Amino acid sequence: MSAEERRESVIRAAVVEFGRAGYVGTTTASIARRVGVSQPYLFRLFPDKRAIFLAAARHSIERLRRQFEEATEGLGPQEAHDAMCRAYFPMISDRSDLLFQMQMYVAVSAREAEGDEEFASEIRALWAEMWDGIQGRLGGDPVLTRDFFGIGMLINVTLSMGFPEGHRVWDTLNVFDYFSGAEGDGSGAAG
Amino acid sequence: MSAEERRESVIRAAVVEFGRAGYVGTTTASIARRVGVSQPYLFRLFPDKRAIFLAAARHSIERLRRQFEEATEGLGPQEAHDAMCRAYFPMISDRSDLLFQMQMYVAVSAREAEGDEEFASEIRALWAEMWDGIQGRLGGDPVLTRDFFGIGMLINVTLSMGFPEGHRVWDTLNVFDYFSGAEGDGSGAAG
DNA sequence: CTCGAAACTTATTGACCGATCACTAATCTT
DNA sequence: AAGATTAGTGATCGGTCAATAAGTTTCGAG
Repeated sequence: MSAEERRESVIRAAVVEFGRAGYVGTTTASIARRVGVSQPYLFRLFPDKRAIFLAAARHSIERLRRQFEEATEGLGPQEAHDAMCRAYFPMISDRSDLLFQMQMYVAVSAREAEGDEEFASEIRALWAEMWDGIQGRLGGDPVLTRDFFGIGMLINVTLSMGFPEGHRVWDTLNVFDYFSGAEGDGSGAAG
Repeated sequence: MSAEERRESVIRAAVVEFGRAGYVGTTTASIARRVGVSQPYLFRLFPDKRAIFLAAARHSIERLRRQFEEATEGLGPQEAHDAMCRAYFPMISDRSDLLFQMQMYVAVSAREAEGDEEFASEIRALWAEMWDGIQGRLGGDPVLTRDFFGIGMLINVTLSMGFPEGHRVWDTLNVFDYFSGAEGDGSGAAG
């Protein structure tokens, strides 16, 4: 297998492992084990653990961005909002991507507190880019944007805390029941 | 200082330190340093690091719960929603509590992946209790509940990622401009 | 003052982890 | 086939960190 192919499989494994245990809590050995290579070999493919995490972050954000763009092709703001909420549910079933996002958010503040400003600003830049893309698809509407990201983040948190399917906390998140039903009365509490 | 008083100051320090660097990334030495005691002495006050984190979680969740309850005393659902959104802003200025919440969310999945089911279920129970309390204050309205928690979680994430005040991501979160502006002109809001 | 308990420290250890080094095996090139 | 480049491994090391053990200081009651 070529180094480039290996690098990609390392990134995929890293999303899973970092998503599970976080930046500090994940050992390079566990990533290597998942890839099926020896632990020292990771350092031939990447300069250090930090670079693996950053590559995983780039991969994960880009993947989300693409999924939301595909889900909203040619739709107006409100339809795009609904389509993106719907697009969230397939992501829940393979939780690793969303769990990684959570770990990414907290890793930013942690690394920044340790002086790694470059780490923080790169992830912020990538994420802000995704934010802009989504806000564009929502016609620049700030309420729709906040509403979508709010639902998304609440799903991420609920998932990360491991509330089982069917728990009452998930009830309000079953967006199929509420989010487009509010369109009729136009009161806008849900967006 | 009595052991009980020390224990409380350890908890306060733990919220700050764990909020900064997460469960694994925080050293007991850093907590001890912030308290002003030696690192081994923490283990006279608590059985292990895990117990310190759990105590901090109990403290943090309880604190949030109380703040939201005080902010909504005697208010109807919609007013309570607005009041709680407003109550979020003082919490932003001393970020440690909200950062700790984020770290708590991801710690649950991490510890659970390592077999610590008790850790996970205790934090879930505490948080679900807070959820119930808030949903009660919102008259049981699932849309208001989801909307409030969505805004809250989005604020937590934005804060954790360190987006500076005034960044365009914060614009949609300036709830004073939007959340009750659905009534009409919305020009009278003060940022 | 004194004595015991409670508060607190210094020294240390065993386990773990990121990273390096030196090496081997396979594949490509001419 | 010889040489060179590429993929990959085993051994190990320096540093870090949670936790333990054993000791010292502070303080309040009699």
